[in-house]
Amino acid sequence: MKRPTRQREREYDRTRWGDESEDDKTADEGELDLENLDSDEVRRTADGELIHEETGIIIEEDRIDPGPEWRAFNHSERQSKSRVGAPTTKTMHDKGLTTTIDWKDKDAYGRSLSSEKRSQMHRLRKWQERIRTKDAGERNLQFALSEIDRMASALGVPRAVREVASVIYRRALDEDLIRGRSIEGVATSTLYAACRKEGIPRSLEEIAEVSRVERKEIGRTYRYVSQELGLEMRPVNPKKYVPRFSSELDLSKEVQSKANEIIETTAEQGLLSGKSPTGFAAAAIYAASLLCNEKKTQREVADVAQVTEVTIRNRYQEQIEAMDIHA
DNA sequence: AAATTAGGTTACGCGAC
DNA sequence: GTCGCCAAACCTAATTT
Repeated sequence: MKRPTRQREREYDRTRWGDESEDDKTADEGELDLENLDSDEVRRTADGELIHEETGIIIEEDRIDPGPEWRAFNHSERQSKSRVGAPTTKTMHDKGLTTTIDWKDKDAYGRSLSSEKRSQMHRLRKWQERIRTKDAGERNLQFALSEIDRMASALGVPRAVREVASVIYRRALDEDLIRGRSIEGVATSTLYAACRKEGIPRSLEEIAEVSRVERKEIGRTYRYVSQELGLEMRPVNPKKYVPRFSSELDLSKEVQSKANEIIETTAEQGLLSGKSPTGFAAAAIYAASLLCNEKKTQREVADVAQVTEVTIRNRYQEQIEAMDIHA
């Protein structure tokens, strides 16, 4: 009688926030597990290819190239090894390879152009634009990538995240996952995924704030995309939120490490499973701020973490209970 | 400010249709 | 395929301590 119900609970936990208990250590320290995820058979080469050791099959080769191919250690080496042209980037729909024509009516020396030359330039620009955005797919990409870029800078996440988001979006496009979904929705979801994958997670709430798509749809699309592309995502470790929230609250290092400590020990006791990572982190920070005599109110913490005071209270009660009153 | 309480919203999987 | 339903987490809002 009770059994099936229990099972459904667990299942629910796992899909919503993920189940912490089964992955334990790897999620904690591994953080950025791109490198860590080399298990026995699957290995990441220096080029960033994901290959299966025994068969030699390349599982994924479309990784980002964020810089020049060669490392140069002194000036002469730099001269000989640097490639012609800028490194390609995937945040531009044509990988940044086409010529761009400046909009200014000036020549290379800054002199303004004759009227005849000006109209010629006008025609050139027009064709340039037509060629650059040849077909609809390309235009989708261009729009999506510019959206990703816009949101990423609004969130203040590093460049690498945008690159990862771009790669994911391209894969989604290749696999025909966009059909029937809004470009913006998918673009936002890929950004969300990229943030998590790069270990600098933003909550769905935060992402939704800079997106034109509502939270609900972002979550739904994200789940779909990550499922289809097999982006295996671990649940976010609440510790990831501690530094950011803490600095927004002007809290000291002691509070932060105390909060981390609380998270660690309480998570071990299974208190995390099924709970919101942001709420969990917020509660730990609140508790730590009390213990270190740098008290913040629940309201303040709740605001930066974008959860309610009630949630903080609930988590906080459970946590101090589990810690056995540590003061 | 914090705690308590009550009631509403959400999303997931599942079985029925 | 989708309809209805469930349970748990979380939210809003009002009230009390």
